[in-house]
Amino acid sequence: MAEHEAPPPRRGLGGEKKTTINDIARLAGVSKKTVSRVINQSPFVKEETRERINAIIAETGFSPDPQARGLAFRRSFLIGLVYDNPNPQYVVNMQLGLLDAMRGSGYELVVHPCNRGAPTFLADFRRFIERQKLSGVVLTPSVSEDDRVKAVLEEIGCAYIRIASVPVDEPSHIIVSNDRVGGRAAARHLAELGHKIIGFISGPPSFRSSHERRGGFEDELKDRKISLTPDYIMQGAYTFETGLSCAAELLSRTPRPTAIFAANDEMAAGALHAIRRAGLTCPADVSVVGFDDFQIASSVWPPLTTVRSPTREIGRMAAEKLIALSAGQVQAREAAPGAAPALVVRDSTGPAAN
Amino acid sequence: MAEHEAPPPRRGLGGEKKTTINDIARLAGVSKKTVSRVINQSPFVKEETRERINAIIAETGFSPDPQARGLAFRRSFLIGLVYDNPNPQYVVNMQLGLLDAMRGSGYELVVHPCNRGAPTFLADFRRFIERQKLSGVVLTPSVSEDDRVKAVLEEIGCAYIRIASVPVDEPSHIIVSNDRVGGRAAARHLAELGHKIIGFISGPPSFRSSHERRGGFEDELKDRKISLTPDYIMQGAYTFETGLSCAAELLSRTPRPTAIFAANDEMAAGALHAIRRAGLTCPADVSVVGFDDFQIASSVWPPLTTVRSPTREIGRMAAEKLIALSAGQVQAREAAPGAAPALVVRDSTGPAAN
DNA sequence: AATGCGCATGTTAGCGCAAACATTCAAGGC
DNA sequence: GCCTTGAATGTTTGCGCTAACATGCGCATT
Repeated sequence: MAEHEAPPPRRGLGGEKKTTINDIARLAGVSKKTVSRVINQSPFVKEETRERINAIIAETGFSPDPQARGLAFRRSFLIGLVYDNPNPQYVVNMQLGLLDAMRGSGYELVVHPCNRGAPTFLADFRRFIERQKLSGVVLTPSVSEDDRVKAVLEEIGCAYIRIASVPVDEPSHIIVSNDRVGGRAAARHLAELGHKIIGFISGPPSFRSSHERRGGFEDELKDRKISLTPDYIMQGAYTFETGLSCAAELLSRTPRPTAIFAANDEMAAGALHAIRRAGLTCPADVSVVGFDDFQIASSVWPPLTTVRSPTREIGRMAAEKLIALSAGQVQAREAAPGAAPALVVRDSTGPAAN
Repeated sequence: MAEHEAPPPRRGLGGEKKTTINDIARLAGVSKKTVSRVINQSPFVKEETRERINAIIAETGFSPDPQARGLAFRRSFLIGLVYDNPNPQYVVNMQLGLLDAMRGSGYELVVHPCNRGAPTFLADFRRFIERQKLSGVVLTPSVSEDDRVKAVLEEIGCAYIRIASVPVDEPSHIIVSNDRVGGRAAARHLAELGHKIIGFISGPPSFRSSHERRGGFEDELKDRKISLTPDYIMQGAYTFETGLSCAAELLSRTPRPTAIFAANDEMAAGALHAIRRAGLTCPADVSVVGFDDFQIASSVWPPLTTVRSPTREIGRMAAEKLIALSAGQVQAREAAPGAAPALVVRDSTGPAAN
């Protein structure tokens, strides 16, 4: 007599038994191992056999059970996105990019926001990776910059890609977001409009991107012999409020800057408010450049000139690499250089008010 | 001699063999089935034995392999979020809410954006559910309003929760977002400020929420004997641009409305631009109320008075229900009424300019 | 002809868990 | 005493797939 355990044994999905490798094997008149070989692209299958089996697979719409496969392979076919970036648009774009590359690959995306400040963070992270036997993990800033996390992944032997601003690692484990190039683009734009006195609002120092955006900006200005003194550099925290207060501060400098570059759009939006509060007009009195080109950039007044970072594209590249990696392919290929930020000119910049 | 298949058989994670149920059983001096019983909360285990096993589990940090478990249970321990809502903040908040409830439950979240317009949409969706043997699915607007999707889930027998604006279904499968209540709140606020001539910008008719927000707004106005003629109702599409153009249109009406209620923040932001372009001031000349309280609401000038929809909270409730459902618990409980929208008063509303 | 070798396939034994079916052992009824 | 009952536990089988090993077969080598 059957035990009655709680929770009651639920038969998962539908009633009809689904098609398995055995069914395919029977239809093709081969053993299931040969079908398995076809599925896993083993070269040791006669061309003719392979075609016959593939035809039957296509016909029946069969697709192997990821769980059973995972159990046998000792790894899941899941890719994890681990992030602590609070910006929703960044997160969603990254997810979309990853999914772009994962579509049709048989992998699925599990999301895992985290809080690096939590005392149990590392332990939780490790548990997550080990339990789920993830095929791979994508890390975005700023978790991607945490070496403890990297160490855990290396130790466990889990494939990973870090999205980062700086190529500190072996090229195969990093995708660089080229923030520096973006910083340069912003500076070039302002310089070409004739601005000489420019204020800068940086992001928090805990973000590498913040340094890179600033570095690129400073490099370009230096190349053009435009000075950027410490007085004209404020440190924000990638938030609207800090953009507001830092910009207010900058506007009180003498001489007043004719342009402000904020290291992200949120802060740029804050700067727009500060300008309006100071009784000034953008871009007539002060030009503003942001960074990211998130939704907010085109929803403020005036619409922001900004630097678009190709987040989705970067996500796509990351997932492609990760899939290649976890399929055991060579890791040597250099990161494709396709993901360069681009300046988007809108209405918040104009000629220097001089 | 071992075959050398491509891709080369990668030993998934790390080298050390992980602890299994067998290890726990050995340590506890029982059979693995008893351990399994403890894990699955079978009542047929002596209290003392249970405690001993639980202690060992806690000590070793053991946690059962989800894949093996899934294979035996014929379902994965994955919950899917299927959405086609383009708003990043909505999506991320929903994800956070779901994860709030899933934390520590042993479930993971896989995300699945979709495009209902695509010809293969339904087939892809079905494949996704069947392949992954999802424990449950959460649907958000507007996929949640698609009856074909519901039909597929019913047929497969997959647990699901629909987030929707209207309780059209059995209560256990729906969580209502109470948009109607939010619409009323907006109307009440404007009425109390003395506004009599009010314009409304609705969302696209393809969204249920759009009708509900409008319905609540109209109901409240009617209760207060304030007229809302068709001239003062514009149809937007939840985008900044449509908010801009619809508001411009409304401002050209005679008499000019002293307040505008937009069915989401994006459009409200557009309305702010239209007001400025018309040479008017918000809120002195025209008050504006938005809906959602997304980031944009506090990043425009003036910061928007808006209705906050408790997206994260709704997500949490949805995941809780889904987990209960897939654990085979009773489905009868009514949706908890905790998720009501709340008015957030900022600077975009003031007394009627009369 | 006997041997070896390489390709193409089949057989068996798991992966880590839970279901179905024993089995044991104590308490209680007559 | 014998039997029933039911709680507590063990044994076996199988989820759907793959790894390791085995086999069969044709062809070149000695």
